[in-house]
Amino acid sequence: MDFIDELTWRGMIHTVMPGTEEQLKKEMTTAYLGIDPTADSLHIGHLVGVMMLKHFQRSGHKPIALVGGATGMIGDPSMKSQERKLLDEATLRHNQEAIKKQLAKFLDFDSDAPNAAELVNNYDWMKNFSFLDFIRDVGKHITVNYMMSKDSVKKRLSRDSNEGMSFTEFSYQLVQGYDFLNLYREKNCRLQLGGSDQWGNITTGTELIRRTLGGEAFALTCPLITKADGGKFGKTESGNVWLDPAYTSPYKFYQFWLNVSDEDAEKYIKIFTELGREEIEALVAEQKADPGLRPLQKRLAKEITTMVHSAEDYEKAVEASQILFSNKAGETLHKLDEHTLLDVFEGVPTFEVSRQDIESGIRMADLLTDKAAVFPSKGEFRKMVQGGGVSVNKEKLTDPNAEASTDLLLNDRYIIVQRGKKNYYLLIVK
RNA sequence: GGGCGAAUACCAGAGUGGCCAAAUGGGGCAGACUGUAAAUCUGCUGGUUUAUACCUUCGGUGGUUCGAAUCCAUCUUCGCCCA
Repeated sequence: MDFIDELTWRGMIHTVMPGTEEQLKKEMTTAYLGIDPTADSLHIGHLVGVMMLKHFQRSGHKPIALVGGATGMIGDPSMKSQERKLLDEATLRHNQEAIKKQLAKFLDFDSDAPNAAELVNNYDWMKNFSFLDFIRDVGKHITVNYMMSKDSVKKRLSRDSNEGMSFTEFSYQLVQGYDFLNLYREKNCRLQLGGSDQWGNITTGTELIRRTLGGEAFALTCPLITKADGGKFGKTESGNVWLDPAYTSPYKFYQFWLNVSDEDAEKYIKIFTELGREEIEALVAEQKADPGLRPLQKRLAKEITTMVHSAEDYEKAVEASQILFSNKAGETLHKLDEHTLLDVFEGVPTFEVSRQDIESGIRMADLLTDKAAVFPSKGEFRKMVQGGGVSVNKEKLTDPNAEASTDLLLNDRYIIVQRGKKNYYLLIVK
């Protein structure tokens, strides 16, 4: 399998530095991709890069995942992000381990193959690098003029930006560039992968390698993932979609992919699954024939959920979806036994409320704001009810002054509340 | 260190003494239509037991005034320019 060809038809290539293809054809090549260890889980925004590494390894080359313990503290100016919080070393190591575990689902770290994946952390070589040594040994080779010509920098220095840029951020590209230089030297790493926003930072690295060692290194970037409607990819109303089931339940994870728009589905299935070209083309044809069936979304959701979680989690998510979105959901709900019910609502936010409140006929408005924070305020609750957006046990709540009663209890101790079509909450009566 | 300017809701951004819970746009949420899609249309987007009402909000504090997002003082933060 040819790495570049593979990525090309999948639409995963933005820019390739000349000579990259020749290098890859010549020999087994090592490439790296940087990941910010800001949390102890990856989110799906990281997945594109991870898939690049995966394809890279599958085509016989050696991938390195670089955890940016050092760079993560600085903050990339191209991200327009807030000041980074400094991670202490314990947190950093914890995050690194967690990330490695997740990466292991995509990459082979442990085999004896010559192209087994590796995980490195730039904190390890940066932490004892003194400032003086750094500006002398690294900074000397790159001119400020060169650094200023980068888009990420220019944007921040332009008149209409009222942000300004700190020296710390400015030096980011040098630190990242040094990573590349270091990996080039220590591990013969010749290629850096990344999102297209990383192009400037990556080329600082190749430039640094050329100027200090006279070596040749390459760059390949993928397009940033977008949504057809221009929204940010990977965000839902409840924030990032994480790979860690403790942060994003497999059900939610599955639902995220299932809800991808038609336009995006074809793009995503190429990027986020390993399905071959014919298979994807067949699915696209199917989708065209009957868009309502959403074969692309279903398959996409299946592949990723299985890969990130497990086949079992996928089955459960499908089952739960069927129960929650079928027309007869109202009746079904009352018939479910406790075990199935809890299974279906696994990962849904739950609240405990007292039986006494229910028995005394507490007003739903109070129950769902004060006792269980489903709604932030009673006004919000009222508006939502008036707009027809609240359901209890799958039945629309029409009266904002409705009161709770024990009739609502499923299995004598559960109440299902819905805010909108897709947000479920489980109340457990104690 | 000197000069100038800015700070308004999730973001951008209007408002420069009462008609301001604060225009507009974006985003978000919800409803209708559909396919748990997109597009479109509608409503909501500080809080309070239904509200032509009340309370809390326009960087912080203090003041002027019957009345302040708006005027004054001071502090803080940020940006630009000069050194």
